[in-house]
Amino acid sequence: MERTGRPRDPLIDDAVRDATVELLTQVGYARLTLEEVARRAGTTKPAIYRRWRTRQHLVLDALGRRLGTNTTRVPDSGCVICDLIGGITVFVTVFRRVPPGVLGALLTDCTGQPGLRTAFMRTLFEPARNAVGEMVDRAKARGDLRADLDRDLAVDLLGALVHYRALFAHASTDSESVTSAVMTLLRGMAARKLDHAH
Amino acid sequence: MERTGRPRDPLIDDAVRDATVELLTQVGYARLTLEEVARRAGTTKPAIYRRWRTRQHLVLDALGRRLGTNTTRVPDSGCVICDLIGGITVFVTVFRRVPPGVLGALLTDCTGQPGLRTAFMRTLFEPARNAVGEMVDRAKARGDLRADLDRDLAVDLLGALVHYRALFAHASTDSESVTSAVMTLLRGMAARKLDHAH
Amino acid sequence: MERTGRPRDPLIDDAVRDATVELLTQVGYARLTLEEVARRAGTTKPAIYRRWRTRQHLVLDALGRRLGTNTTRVPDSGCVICDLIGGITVFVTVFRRVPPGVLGALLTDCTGQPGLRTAFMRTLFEPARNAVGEMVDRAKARGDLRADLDRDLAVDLLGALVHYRALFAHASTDSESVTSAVMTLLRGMAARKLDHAH
Amino acid sequence: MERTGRPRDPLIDDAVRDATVELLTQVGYARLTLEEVARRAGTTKPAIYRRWRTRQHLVLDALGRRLGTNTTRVPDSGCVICDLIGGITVFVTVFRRVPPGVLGALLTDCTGQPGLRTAFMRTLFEPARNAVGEMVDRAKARGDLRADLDRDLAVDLLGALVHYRALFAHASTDSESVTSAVMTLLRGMAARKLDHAH
DNA sequence: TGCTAAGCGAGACGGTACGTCCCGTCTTAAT
DNA sequence: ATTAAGACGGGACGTACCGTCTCGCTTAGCA
Repeated sequence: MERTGRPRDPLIDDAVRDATVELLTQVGYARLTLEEVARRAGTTKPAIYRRWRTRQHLVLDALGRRLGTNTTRVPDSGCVICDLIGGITVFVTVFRRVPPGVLGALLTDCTGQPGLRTAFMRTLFEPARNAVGEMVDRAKARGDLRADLDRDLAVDLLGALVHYRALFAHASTDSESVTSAVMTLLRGMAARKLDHAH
Repeated sequence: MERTGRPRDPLIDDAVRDATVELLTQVGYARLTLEEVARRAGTTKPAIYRRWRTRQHLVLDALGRRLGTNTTRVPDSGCVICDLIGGITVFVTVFRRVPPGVLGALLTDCTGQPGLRTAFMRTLFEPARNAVGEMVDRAKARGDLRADLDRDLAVDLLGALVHYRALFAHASTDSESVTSAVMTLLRGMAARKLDHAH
Repeated sequence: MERTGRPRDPLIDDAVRDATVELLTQVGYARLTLEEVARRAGTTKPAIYRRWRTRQHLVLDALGRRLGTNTTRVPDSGCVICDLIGGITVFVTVFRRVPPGVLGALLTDCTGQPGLRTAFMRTLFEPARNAVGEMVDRAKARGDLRADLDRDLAVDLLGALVHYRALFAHASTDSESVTSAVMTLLRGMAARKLDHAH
Repeated sequence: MERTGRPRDPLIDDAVRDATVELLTQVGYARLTLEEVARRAGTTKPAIYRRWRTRQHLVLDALGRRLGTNTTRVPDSGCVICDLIGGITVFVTVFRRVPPGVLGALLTDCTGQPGLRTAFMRTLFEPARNAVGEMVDRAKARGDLRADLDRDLAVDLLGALVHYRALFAHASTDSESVTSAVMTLLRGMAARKLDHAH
């Protein structure tokens, strides 16, 4: 389909995305105003609204570009412990690349807008999970992880821990802490075989 | 310290807190305006600002009252599986009692305000963790959980899962899912004994 | 100069001016609030501030419109006494058309704002004076008034009296009082020729 | 009648009056806040309200003290021109002693409060008029002014001119201007005898 | 001399209105 | 036809100040 009329200036797209990320890191999501984004990008608000329907769409797009579209993968080390640590690292990397606190606020702002929520999940949630899921599959195939282990649950246990600690910052996500968590997840928390007959 | 000047009208305190919770459930955190809170509470903005320094302080206080100050406890069932499920339930309850999305947004808004962040942790984060932590201690004392299990890590693994699923809503936090997670945490994910010599 | 951007809604201009005059007559200048003006005009404060820099500018403009931009004139009756009474009437009319007390308060509020003061003079002060000044010129040309009479002084003597009595309301500005003043001004107060050698 | 209870601190009365006059000269009547008066006087608002019912009462009292309660008099020079100039000077002095613009604003604020208005007149309006009135009486007795000259009108013509020029500042009230006005008032404005048969 | 109560000082309150930031949209001129 | 840009109408903000209420203290007059 052909487009008519004046073509959109592609430089504005980038300038706005850059200004958005810059502002996010400087003042955070809550104090991000399109007025200031437009100012820093050297353009105006209508030009932004023409490209992104809402502030949420803009931030999501800007962050998505920053995270990169190149498929994330967990390197296959052959060692399940190393693989799991690698999996956690994938999650940690997401938080390293996104200004602190933005994820939670953005997610909240997506409440009630299904399309936006889907986009959020596809951009900031699923890529890392898919990479870790594949890693789990490989480890199961190798016989390193239980055959009856639920793939999604495994991914959740790893991802949740990172998310939780990154969000509340009550505990570290560094290598040592992460290794400790991995060992516990592998060995289990139980002291002996247990039944649950209730 | 002396108390002087006209005393604050305690009815306003309650009316504002109630109006805040009501608005949070109706329009969410992002669209909560102090103007509307004041209107519904039958008072004015200055009266609110006199009591709570910021919107965040107000919301935190209102939610804290709603969660109750009565100490949360995990009932001691004697069965470690039941106890762990009970522990998870404590976390789930927090989310059930707080309007959806508020926790994340509020936490984000606390960024950069140490005092506020501390208050947030004390009100909405630590009570549930302490209750679960005590449960873990009991199970360890009974010999149901590994003696070398790190208490905070155990609490994290339970709490993180709930938080993660409640936030992203990609998986359930119902009884069945929770039991499955508990069993995996107890038994561990590994198919056999593993070494990590890297 | 180019005109760009969304044009101002002229209906708002009129609605605000009308609401201003209405409020002035009902509650006076001191209790005039832009909040109430906006409410009655069915608009908001920013829309008002966009049009008038301050409350003073608004009131001045609203009154100016009400007084009319049509040039005031003193009818040429051929009789100097009638002309002078007509001149005084012009001054009286200004006070009749402006809510009581507004002139003084507005003038006071213009203190220290040269631009505003100038606008005040141009709108509420000079038109009547010019009209009376022309009348004085005509009477002098006819030989009814002294050839050496200072035009501005003559205007002052008439205008001051009206202003003084309107403001303090200690004496009337009705036809009889005014005639009496005119006769005194024409004849002079002295009982006989006087010298001043001090 | 005897008073019981703790006596009022007389130092506060003076401190508040002084602070009021100070503020009036610095920021004018419109920006005079009791909050700031109290601050500068080293006291509090209730202490002020206990002494003066309203801001107007306070300002009026403070100005009244400043003008002095000593009866104003126009010196009897024997020369009617000098006397009239002296009369005008009495009016001018009032404005010299009162911060500019305060008179008009205060008068406006007295609208609708009969008691306050009366106090205003007694304090700031009548003393000067009485002094000039006496001067007119003397000049009439001497045969310097017309026997049929209305005393109040004569006072008005002098007072109005000063008030008018002081308020609008469009003309001077210095000695030369004043002499010119006095000569015109004495001689009259008419070029010849005039009849008014309309 | 000690007691009582009226009135005082001071501080904080409940509330009105302020002037401003920012939102999301509309209009014009240019491409 | 569609863009870039400027200004608009309007919602909500956080604050200055108003006039008042409450408290604890001071002081005069009575016991």
